[in-house]
This record gives sequence, structure tokens and C-alpha cells, in this order.
Amino acid sequence: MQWFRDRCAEAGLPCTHQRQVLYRALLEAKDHPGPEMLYERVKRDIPSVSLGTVYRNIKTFLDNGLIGEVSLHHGPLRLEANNTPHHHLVCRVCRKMFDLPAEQVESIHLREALPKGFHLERFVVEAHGLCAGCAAPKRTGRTH
Amino acid sequence: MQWFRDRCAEAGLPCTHQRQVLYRALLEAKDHPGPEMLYERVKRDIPSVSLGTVYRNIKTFLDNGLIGEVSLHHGPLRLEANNTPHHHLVCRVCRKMFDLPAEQVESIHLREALPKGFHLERFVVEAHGLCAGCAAPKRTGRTH
DNA sequence: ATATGTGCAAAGATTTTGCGACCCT
DNA sequence: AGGGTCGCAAAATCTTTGCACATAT
Repeated sequence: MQWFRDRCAEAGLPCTHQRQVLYRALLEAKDHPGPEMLYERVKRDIPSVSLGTVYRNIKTFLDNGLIGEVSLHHGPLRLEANNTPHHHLVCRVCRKMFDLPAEQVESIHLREALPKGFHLERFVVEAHGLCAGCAAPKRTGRTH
Repeated sequence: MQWFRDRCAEAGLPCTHQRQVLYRALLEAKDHPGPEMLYERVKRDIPSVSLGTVYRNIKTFLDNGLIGEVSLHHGPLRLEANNTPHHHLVCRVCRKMFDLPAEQVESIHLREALPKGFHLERFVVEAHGLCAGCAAPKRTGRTH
């Protein structure tokens, strides 16, 4: 928890009670919770907390790198007719995606077995980085 | 397009004009479009089409395997405090996620260079399959 | 002929935001 | 003291659904 206070100080963020409880909820969670779930957990300590505060602080934490999104693909559904197995290049800024044919990636190997009970069907690879537009110095990409 | 008619017939789906135009829009799209984008494109051919029809048919296509979702992670934002590099196991049915430490996966190799202009930062691996609960015969998992 | 799909509009779910009161530094 | 945050509620965004009419097989 001291780590959290230090990081807030570094980032110039007031270390409010709400933020501490929210961050602790995230630390303790092993189930990759969403905002609604975190709201429920924070409410156990701060019954008066509002969902808006949870959303705002999640965004603040993300912007400052204190926590991470589980994937770059939350938000609107995105689709493709391409049914052949393939991977994706994903731009971390504008979230544009490009196909990467399966044959282009050498097969994946594990060093240890997966946890018992999980039935693996296939590996999907995402190459994360910056697309040409967002890597260029002058362009801004996603604006949110 | 005949492929599409045949698949509809196989699945017992009426092959309506709206569905043909929507499917064609998906075939021609190289940008992994979302529902709103597809709606715009279908409207060029069928100005009276409704957004509800686009959503309904997207769902129908997904349920019948005619198209795919770009990722299993659309929908609500999901978060993690774990900042160490790691991958995920994802259940295709209930979408529960489990962490997979980075060291457990041997490093990824490409057989060809990535397209020029994309600045790769890291590879993220997702192991897709069925979790213990959803693989078991009696349980149902996600119900939608 | 019949089962299913469609357009419309309202509802539901998820996320953002404006505002005045309040808290952290 | 002062700037940022909080709770509240309204708005914005994304997705689903009920209904009456139209369409595909």
C-alpha cells in the first residue's frame, strides 16, 4: 500500500480514501474484474461511493500506468469474415488492427503444463505496438 | 456469395437481402468493423435498414459461425493490478480469465517480417479453450 | 402457408460528464 | 487556501427487445 501512496505522489495524484480502497480491491482481485464488480467491492468499505468515482479513478489509474487493461479490445464489438486461423497486429494507441496469417508465426510452446482442467483449443497471438500513423511524431491517433 | 447462400441453407436461415448485403460488407471490409460502421455500409445499399437488424444479424452470423469476433474481450472493461508481463487463458464460453506467467511461454518467432511501419512492442498470447466449469458436461457457463 | 425477419421505437446496459460540496496537500 | 475529487443525476454510447407488418422457402 505504501507503493500506492508513493506512486500517487510521483504522479501528483491526491491519495484519497476512495482511491486506496479501489486499488486494494484491484490488488486482491484474481478474477480480472470490471467496473461494476469493483464498485461492489469498494462499497463494502465505503457505502456512499458512487459508480462515477469508480469509473473516473479506473481511468486515472490507467492513464498513470498504475493498473492495466486486460485487453485492448473492450468497447464495441468488432467483426471479421475471415474464418481462417490468423493473428492480429494491434496498435496500442488508435487500436487499428491488421491481420497476421497463422503461418507467419512459429508454433507456440509452453515450458510447463497448463493448470489442470483447462481444455486448450488454440493459441491466439497479438502483436502489440504502434501503427505507422501513431508512430509518426506529428500524428496524434486516438484522441480520448 | 454462393457460399453464403449455401451456408444459410445449411443453417436453415432465410437468405434475406439485408443479410446478403451485410455479409458482403463484412467480406469487403479489411478494417475489422463494428456494428455502427457496418450499419453505415449496409445503408448505402438499403437506406431503410435499421441498426437493430444489423445487430440481430451480426448475432445470428456469430451463432452460426459465418463470421467471427475479433476478440473475446469486447464488452465491459476488465482490469488487473498485475503489471508484470503475462499472458492469459480465456474460456471461450464464460470468458473467465486466468493469468499465465510470461516465462511459461517460450518466446515467439516470426517466419517473415512484419509489414513496414508497424513498430512492434511485444507479443501477447491468449490460450483459448474451455475452463473446467464449461468443459464439464452438465454445466452451462455463459447462457446468452 | 408458415415460420422467420424487418423497421421502428422504447428499454437496458455501459460509460462519461456537469455541478456544487468536500477533501488532500 | 486552493486545486482536484466526490456524490449525484443527467447525458452519451452501445446493445437488446416487443410489436405489427413484410419476406423467404
